[in-house]
Amino acid sequence: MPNYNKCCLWNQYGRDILKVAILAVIKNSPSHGYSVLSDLEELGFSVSKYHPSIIYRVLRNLEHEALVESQWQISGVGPARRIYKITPKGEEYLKQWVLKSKDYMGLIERLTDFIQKGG
Amino acid sequence: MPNYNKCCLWNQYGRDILKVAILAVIKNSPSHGYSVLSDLEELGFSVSKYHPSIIYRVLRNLEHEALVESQWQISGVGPARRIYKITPKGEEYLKQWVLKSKDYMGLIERLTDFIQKGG
DNA sequence: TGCACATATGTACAAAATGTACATATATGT
DNA sequence: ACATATATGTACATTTTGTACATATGTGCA
Repeated sequence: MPNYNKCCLWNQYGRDILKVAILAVIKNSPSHGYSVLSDLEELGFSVSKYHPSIIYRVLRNLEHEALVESQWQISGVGPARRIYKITPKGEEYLKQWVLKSKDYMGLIERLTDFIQKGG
Repeated sequence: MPNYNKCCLWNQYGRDILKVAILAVIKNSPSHGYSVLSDLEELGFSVSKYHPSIIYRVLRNLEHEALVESQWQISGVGPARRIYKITPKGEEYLKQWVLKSKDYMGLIERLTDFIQKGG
């Protein structure tokens, strides 16, 4: 029996685009969760139809992975906000993702071609 | 409180490429699980490093969704094979996916642009 | 002053998807 | 008889995702 890889067949194939989009928005300018929502919408992600709590879970995951870091902003109008900014590790993650996305798009194109014209 | 969508924020964004690739391979010619593996490899998916049982789970899911249907092939060399072929519903699913993938690639391009040039 | 509403951030638990190890059976070559 | 390639699964643990609910502040207005 060959020694198989133990995990993550799916993770190779672009399941992380939402995570990346959030990280990109935070890179562009440090933001809090609620404002990330509208920035995503502008980027073309239909997130405003969903409950905002989804975003906070992604943000906590990103922080857990040390791709972003946060601090409370007490001052200002409205309730306190948690402001996220990207870390060097986060910047590197984005850079690598851009490279991988080129391969990924190639794969999608080959697949759509195969579907339409066959092998 | 606005009435939020209740699910599937992630499902909008290309998590299903492996499923689609398997379906495409079966559309191209009715196949059994083990041969789907090598066809996927040819298409550019590195699946041979993984345990084949993963594929059988996807195949059962596809059949559960009525995108494919199967029957045992007793004759021939080696152990019995379960041969899958695509259903009309499966064909329609592929057609819709090809359309969606165009939008999806546009989104990826806009995102990579945004990462590299900012907003 | 008290009530609705927009802003802002979460927790808790259920359900589904995925990871991982293991189980089974047939044909061929040595 | 035994190893190897072919072929198809099951069982259970872990992780991710779905879904409902909880909490707090400031603004406008009746």
